[in-house]
Amino acid sequence: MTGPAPTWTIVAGRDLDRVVLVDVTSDGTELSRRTAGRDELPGLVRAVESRADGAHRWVWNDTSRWYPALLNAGVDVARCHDLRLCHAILATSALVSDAADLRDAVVWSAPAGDDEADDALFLLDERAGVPDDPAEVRGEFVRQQAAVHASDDPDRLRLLLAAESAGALIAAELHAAGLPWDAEVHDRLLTQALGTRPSGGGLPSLVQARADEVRSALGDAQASLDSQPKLLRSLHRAGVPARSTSRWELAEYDHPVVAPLLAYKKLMRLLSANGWAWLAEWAPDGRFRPVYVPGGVVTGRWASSGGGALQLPRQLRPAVRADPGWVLVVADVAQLEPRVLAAMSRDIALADAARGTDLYEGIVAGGVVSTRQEAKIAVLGAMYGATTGDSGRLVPALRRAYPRAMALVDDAARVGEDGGIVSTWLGRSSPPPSAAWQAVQARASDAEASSGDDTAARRAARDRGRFTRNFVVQGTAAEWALAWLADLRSRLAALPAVDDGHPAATASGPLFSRRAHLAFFLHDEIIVHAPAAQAEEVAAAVRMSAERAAMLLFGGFPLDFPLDLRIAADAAKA
DNA sequence: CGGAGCGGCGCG
DNA sequence: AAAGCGCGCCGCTCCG
Repeated sequence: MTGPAPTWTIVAGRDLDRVVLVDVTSDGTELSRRTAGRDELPGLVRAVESRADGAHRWVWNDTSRWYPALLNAGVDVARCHDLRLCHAILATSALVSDAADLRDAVVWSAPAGDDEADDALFLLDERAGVPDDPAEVRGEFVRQQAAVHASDDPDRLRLLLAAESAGALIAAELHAAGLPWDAEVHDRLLTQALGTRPSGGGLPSLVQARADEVRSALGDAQASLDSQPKLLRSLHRAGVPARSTSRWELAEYDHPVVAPLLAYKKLMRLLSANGWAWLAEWAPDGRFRPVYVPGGVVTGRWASSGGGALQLPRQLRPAVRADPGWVLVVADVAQLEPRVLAAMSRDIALADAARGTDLYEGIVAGGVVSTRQEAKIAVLGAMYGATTGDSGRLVPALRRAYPRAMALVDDAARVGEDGGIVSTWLGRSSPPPSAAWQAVQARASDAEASSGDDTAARRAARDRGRFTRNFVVQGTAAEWALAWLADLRSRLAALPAVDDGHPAATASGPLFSRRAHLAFFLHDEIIVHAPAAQAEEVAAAVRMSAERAAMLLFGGFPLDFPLDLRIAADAAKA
């Protein structure tokens, strides 16, 4: 790595309403210190950022506790080190040979704080989060830097920690900026699908109509459709011997109740998950602002909390609409996980299959399986550990064609079955087996173990093997996506602001109404909201960042990560 | 009354 | 079409 030497400033001391800023060296040695009122912080940060040369990092206990207020004040930062998230990685990483100090610091394993809740009633509740005392914060920083330095691969870990911390910044910015949401389009989609919105307590007209058809087909005007046990009994009375009321099982029965019931369930799902109540609660001002939770999934994927950001139904994507004069740049990576697997395992044959734009067609072209659908099922089965059905049947063909890639996931599964730890490409490690899991294994190896004990142990082992098999791929894909996001973020920040902010400027706060900004992220997909005049520039940045992410993680390994990218007024899927 | 658990289904 | 990974949220039911 070249460029200016990194500099660091610890920000701490929140509870005292006095902020302490400590400039430190990369090993935590204090250089200088000052204190300021909380209201002064944005100005101080802005001053440092404006003269920073790109290598300055803010070190704080928890990005979600500090950054939202800065964003509200119109200040963003280029880089940070999020101690809470980095602690979670380092305390369990197999690359860290001696993590005893970190593991002892259990207070750093607290869940994230919530800046907005702080101002309410929760200051002293148990969700107080990780420490913010300046000495504690600096101590943790010192521990983390030492752990990285002494680790088996400091470069990989530094990359992972930088990506994770950038993700924390991005998550806060995504929330602040929001996803532009057109309530009129949403309302129209709902009305088309569900019928007229009821004024009182009843169901929308088309939902009610389906419910009437279901009850008529069941021959029971009082049938309860929303209680699974009651519905199941009604179905039995009507001659449908279903064991569950799930969609795929119901679809197998040839009975007049099936079609309207499936339709009813689909409509009710839309109504309850993303209906008018959702619209009023989650997108009241032309922006959908989910709470993203970086590192919320053990594999390193993000989770979300509130609004169901990660479950937006395709059906509603037309409601994601750019402001007038702006566009959306929507991009996702085609088959990210198998590509990541090819790169991790240095499987040239699989990389060759991935050469064009469609990895699955590449597998067909290589004569491994005969159709694209088979290729897809086989690949998913390989990564998820399928053993039965079409998927399990196709995996052996994959094992012959791509032995290196398959060996990587098969090894990960074996390690998991044996109770071991697996790690992603950059060094995020799987959690150890739970106490319950170990107890099940121990019981089976007891001299007086029953065959039931043995079966249970074997099943638990295989379950864990499927988890670790998938962990290495899903987790490395998450790392690739973080690197993509982080690089894109800095490219977007370098674009000029536009003169006239979009009309909904107030909706996206002071920072994002005049600048191209990330607006959505979902595992392998991003949406950028950009001034129309910058659309092509943004699209180029999105592509360059993907290339950069591949280079950062996998160096010169010859593998494409092609994007499906479109520039449009809305985010409807093709 | 509230919380945990479950079936079900949306997303990758 | 649902075997195989990871999530969050809904409504209902059960239980303390």
